[in-house]
Amino acid sequence: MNDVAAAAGVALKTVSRVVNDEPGVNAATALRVKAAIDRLGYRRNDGARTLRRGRTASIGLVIEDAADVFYSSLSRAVEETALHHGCLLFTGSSQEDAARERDLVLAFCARRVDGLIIVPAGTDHTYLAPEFEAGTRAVFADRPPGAGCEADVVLSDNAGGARAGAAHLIAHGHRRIAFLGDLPRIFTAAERLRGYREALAAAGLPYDEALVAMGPADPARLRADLARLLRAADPPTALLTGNGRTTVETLRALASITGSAPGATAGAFVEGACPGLGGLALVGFDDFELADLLGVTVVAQDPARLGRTAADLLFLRLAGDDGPVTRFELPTRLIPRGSGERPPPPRRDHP
Amino acid sequence: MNDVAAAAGVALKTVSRVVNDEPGVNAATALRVKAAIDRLGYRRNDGARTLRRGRTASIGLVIEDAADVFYSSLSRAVEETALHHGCLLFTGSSQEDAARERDLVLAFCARRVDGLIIVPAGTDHTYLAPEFEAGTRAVFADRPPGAGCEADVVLSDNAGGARAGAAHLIAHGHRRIAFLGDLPRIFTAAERLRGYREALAAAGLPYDEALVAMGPADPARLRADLARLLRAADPPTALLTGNGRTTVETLRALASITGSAPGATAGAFVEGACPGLGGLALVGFDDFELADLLGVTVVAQDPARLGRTAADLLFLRLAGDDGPVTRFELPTRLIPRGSGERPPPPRRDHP
DNA sequence: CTGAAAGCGCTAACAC
DNA sequence: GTGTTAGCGCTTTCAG
Repeated sequence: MNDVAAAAGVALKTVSRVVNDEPGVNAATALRVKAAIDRLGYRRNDGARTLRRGRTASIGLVIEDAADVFYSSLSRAVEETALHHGCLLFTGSSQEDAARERDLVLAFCARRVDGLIIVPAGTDHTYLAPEFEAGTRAVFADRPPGAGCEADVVLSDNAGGARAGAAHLIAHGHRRIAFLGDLPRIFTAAERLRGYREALAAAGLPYDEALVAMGPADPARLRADLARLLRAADPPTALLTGNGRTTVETLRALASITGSAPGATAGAFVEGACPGLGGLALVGFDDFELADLLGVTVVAQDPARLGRTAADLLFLRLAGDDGPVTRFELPTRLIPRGSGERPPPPRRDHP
Repeated sequence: MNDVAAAAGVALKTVSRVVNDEPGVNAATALRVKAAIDRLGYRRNDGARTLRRGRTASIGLVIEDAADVFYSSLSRAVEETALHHGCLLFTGSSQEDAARERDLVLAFCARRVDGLIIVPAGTDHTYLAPEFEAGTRAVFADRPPGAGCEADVVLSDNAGGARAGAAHLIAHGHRRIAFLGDLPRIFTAAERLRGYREALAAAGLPYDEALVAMGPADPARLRADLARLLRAADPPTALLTGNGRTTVETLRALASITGSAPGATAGAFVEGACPGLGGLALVGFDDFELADLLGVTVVAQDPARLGRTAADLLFLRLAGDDGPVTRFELPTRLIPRGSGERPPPPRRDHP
């Protein structure tokens, strides 16, 4: 900026005025400055600018995994909103690791982001207290913050969605419904399990622990759990899967169990012999690509809306809104596509 | 920092030393400083730090769309590498808009990112000249920079992959192969079209423009193009789709054309009547979720490797590597799953 | 309309 | 081992 000023024969401050489109600069002077800027290839240093001004016009987003469609949709919506507010976006994936979440958040704070959107992996967010003290705002998305951390949060109606999914299967005659969910320490997984239990209770059905398998969406884990479920004395007639990854891996596992293994039936699609559910009904939590073609009934969340809502809320806070902490809960939507509307097979003991 | 210094009864510089784990501080003094830091909730301002030090320890990534699985995988890999190098990552989606790409890149440069990874939407990158002059490094990924911009680039072997895909169909007896690609102004689309043509030429087959439909992966557009192709006098017996989105939308379009429309056959999956290809063979460029279950043969790229390679290259440059500009071309992999190995129907004129 | 001076929070380069 | 001084590139404040 000094160089530009010298080249244009003006003072530093005049260059600053031109660069920032501030009023009160002689048109001719401005032109001379602009020429010098172009000639020297000058670009304002926003780092120095934000140091002086206090706000960095940037926000930080911590998600679980940028490569997962759910979070990438959420991320995209946040990005859009941020750009709309003239903000740049730092992104980081926590990989479901509390320490890494914390490191990322603190790194963003060290960069003095104006605000944070966090999909928490951990359950202790007391480390944020000094940041809040310093004026940084945070909105939690998809999962609430740990106890003792007062912050806005935007969730899906996880329990309600799972309840609707289970009730849907019950309405179609199922009495033995298995639930395949994520690790129970994850908020969304616990909530969905709760919804499942509530639906059973509402229908007067017993809760059978043998029908519940919680764990990561690991192919081997799911194959083992499914095999166990299906060879039980009183196997389930329907499945409720707790998230997108689990649904997809369950489809794979079922295809391999029911014989139409990916390898074996390389021509599944071709020969019209689509990998089957082996007589099971299925409702999946989360919509996924090609679920429509496969005819899989799902309880859909709206990750983009989750992101948009969280970002809108954050910018409201950054604009000075100091109302009480809020908790949004976005509705889910059951989309019947066939797999969730199949009746159970006739019961052998009631011919 | 001043406050901490005062609270600990030391000079500013000593606090700085403690904060940065610099050697040569009395253990007792350090402890006193640390106590003051905790008590006051002090956090170093990295903005000021980078202003002083010159490097910002951050890089910018511009992709096409963060919500697209291809780019989100690439993005995730870049993020991982960046974090590994102690760098934070700015992300932005260009939405295939050259002006927006430029705005994002320049915004990142104004923040003085150390380096850039760009999936270019535009074809003119002369606007980067001043940034290069200033020492910012850039690596292009997935597509090369516009003419006159000397920069490293990491690509997939697009032409080779398409050639392999088309050759695969030819080897299985197909003579009339349609190509459904993206807008030809997009580098990857043009390259894949070239590969398709080369495969035809190598097999002595004519290039028939009527069999080529280039455009966005818009459902309506694809349905219309497919309908036109299939009702022609001499219709194709096989399809080569030019990218993941197009493959998926083509499957949808075919399902709706061949009667097993998503709506009509909500139970497709359930009844074992998987949406068919209507007798067509299919090879898709890009692997996609559930392609294995559907039995769709694909030419797979490795987006994560693309991102990793680009990031590694960038950090090599940032570490001082001043070798000549390089151009990486990563191999693709043909994965046969059934849809690409179906023979054409017997020809009527050769009974 | 333009400019000079101070300082945002930090670190590099030297003192002591 | 510790402290002082200067300055990164910009904006704010106030003076012409």
